[in-house]
Amino acid sequence: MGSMHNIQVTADPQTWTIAELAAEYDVTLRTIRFYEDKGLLTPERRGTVRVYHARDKVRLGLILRGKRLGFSLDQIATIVDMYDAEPGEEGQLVYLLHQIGTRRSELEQRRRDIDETLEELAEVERRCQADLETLRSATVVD
Amino acid sequence: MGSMHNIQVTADPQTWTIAELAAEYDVTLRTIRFYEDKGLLTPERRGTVRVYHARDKVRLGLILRGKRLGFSLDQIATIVDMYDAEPGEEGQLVYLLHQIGTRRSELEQRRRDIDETLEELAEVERRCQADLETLRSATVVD
DNA sequence: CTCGTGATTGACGCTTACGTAAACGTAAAG
DNA sequence: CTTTACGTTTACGTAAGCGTCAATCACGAG
Repeated sequence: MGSMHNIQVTADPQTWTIAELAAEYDVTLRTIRFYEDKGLLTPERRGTVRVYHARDKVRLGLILRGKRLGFSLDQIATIVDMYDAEPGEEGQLVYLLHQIGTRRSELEQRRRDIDETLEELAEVERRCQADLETLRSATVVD
Repeated sequence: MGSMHNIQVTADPQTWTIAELAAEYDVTLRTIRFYEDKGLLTPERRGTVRVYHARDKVRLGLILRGKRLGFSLDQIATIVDMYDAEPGEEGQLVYLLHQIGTRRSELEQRRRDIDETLEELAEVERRCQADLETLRSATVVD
């Protein structure tokens, strides 16, 4: 009762409730459950309740980063699944390497796009500030 | 009849038909018209037919780049509109500068996300290739 | 026992970004 | 004139990614 805004905290420091994760990453419970529905998260169940481990927490972080990058959940699924792929057989590994190549090209294209856009924004900004200058000196002259 | 896959070409080299733009940027007519519906494109009309000028073509390029970056069409609209904003009054300019700042932070966040992801992909790739090595040397030993 | 708090599972709704016909106009070619 | 190629509008369909109830369960405190 002493502290305010209390979020129910789990006893075990290695696990999290759905609400804790939601608060930490600033998403809704609905969103987290939705990702589970899509197979992106697989929390433990204690009875009916979801219990999230470090692995799930990391994956949620990766998912959200993927979203910031504008990937679809399907794409994110393939990316995130690569992180904890079992060594497996040769075919698997080759496929995985191919996937990595594909994703890398996409990401590199995006970075080029970002750099171009940043440059053009800088250009617009320069013009904008120049306009402000002339506008203010004109006002002074008045 | 001599050449195949002919796309109807406009007489005026400074303008484009909707099909030409669609072919060049590899999008559908529907998409281009949709962007117009959303106010992102404003082609000339000759009678009922759309005629696209250099300005429209550039904007379409910007729109598609925005899409690759994962921006929504609404966000893209504000970005693209900045490029040909009239000098205008001081308030406008200040607002524009503020918008530019916002977009830049978003883009810089995205670039950080991309760099992190690329690094982690490289890590996965290394593990992956190491696994391939051991798997192949094991096969040789057999 | 009851209440409050947080959890659960449906299930329907909504927005974005188009896809996909359907029905029609038009201009040049055969 | 008819076909063909290109264009138009209108409108319904859809997939993704959640929002938003509603009904229910579990559990510790009072």
